[in-house]
Amino acid sequence: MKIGYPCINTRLYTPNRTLRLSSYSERYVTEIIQSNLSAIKLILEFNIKHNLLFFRIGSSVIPFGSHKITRELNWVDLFKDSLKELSDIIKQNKIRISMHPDQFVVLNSPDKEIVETSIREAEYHVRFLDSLELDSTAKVQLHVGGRYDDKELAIQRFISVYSNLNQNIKNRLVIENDDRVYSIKDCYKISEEINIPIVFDTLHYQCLNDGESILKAIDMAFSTWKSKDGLPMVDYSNQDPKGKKGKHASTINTEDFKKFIEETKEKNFDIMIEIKDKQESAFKALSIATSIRGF
DNA sequence: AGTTGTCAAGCTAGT
DNA sequence: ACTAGCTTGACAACT
Repeated sequence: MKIGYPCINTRLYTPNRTLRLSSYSERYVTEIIQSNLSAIKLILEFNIKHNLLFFRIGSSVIPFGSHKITRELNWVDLFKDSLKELSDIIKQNKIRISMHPDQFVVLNSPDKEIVETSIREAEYHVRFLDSLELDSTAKVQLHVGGRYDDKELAIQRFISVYSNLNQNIKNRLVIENDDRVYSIKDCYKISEEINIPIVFDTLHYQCLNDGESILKAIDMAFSTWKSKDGLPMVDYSNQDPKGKKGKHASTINTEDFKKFIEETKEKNFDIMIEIKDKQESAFKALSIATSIRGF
């Protein structure tokens, strides 16, 4: 089991610098990419020191990575030294890496153009992980998408679009249950058709489920991971007690996490701690998991 | 130096 | 009709 946190270390310099389209220049974007890659290196070194071996790289590591404005920018070649350096650190320390495209990626949209930009964005994420020469355990995680008044039809569109993707993209894509439309059971139904692994999200399960127990839901999700996909991934987060439904808490609820780890003691998986204070909550999670599971 | 409106992109539920 | 929330603020123009 590996434990990690997404995208940002609040103690270190941001790896998510970006720029506006209006201020785009090759020189500026090049400077920002170099800054982001260097920041990721520092975060990974920090994480290794603290035994946090799961990390999600933010989508803006290459700003406008799927936009036509970067089409002429051969960043894979331009930054091959920095990418190789990251690649070596990741492999030598057996770090698990994931990415999570943002809300604009909707493969099941009825709008063809939205589907096309979504596919391009998925391709960019896959290309980044490919540029690090990571195997198929490094994943790009997506939500199924919108409901559009007809969930069955929307699910069929997802299956159809996914089926036509190139194999190198399929090798990395995984779906995650969301908090409003697509439950674990819905994701499972999709996975039965196309064999896509399912990330289990604890908070989304709390917000939306089909009455099955958490262990039953976890079993369904975990059963979709093949050995080439690596250990199942879990997104762990807590509801913000003062916020609206679905809002992430500012720090981890250690009692709840302890309960979760005890419940799942027999299972092996990697956990992404999706909490606002990032590495701070991940430290607490690691300490609790270590004391219960003894690794 | 600090503040604030804005930023490529979508969708849902709540007000 | 409008907005908060989503994996995450950060940029850039202004005072």
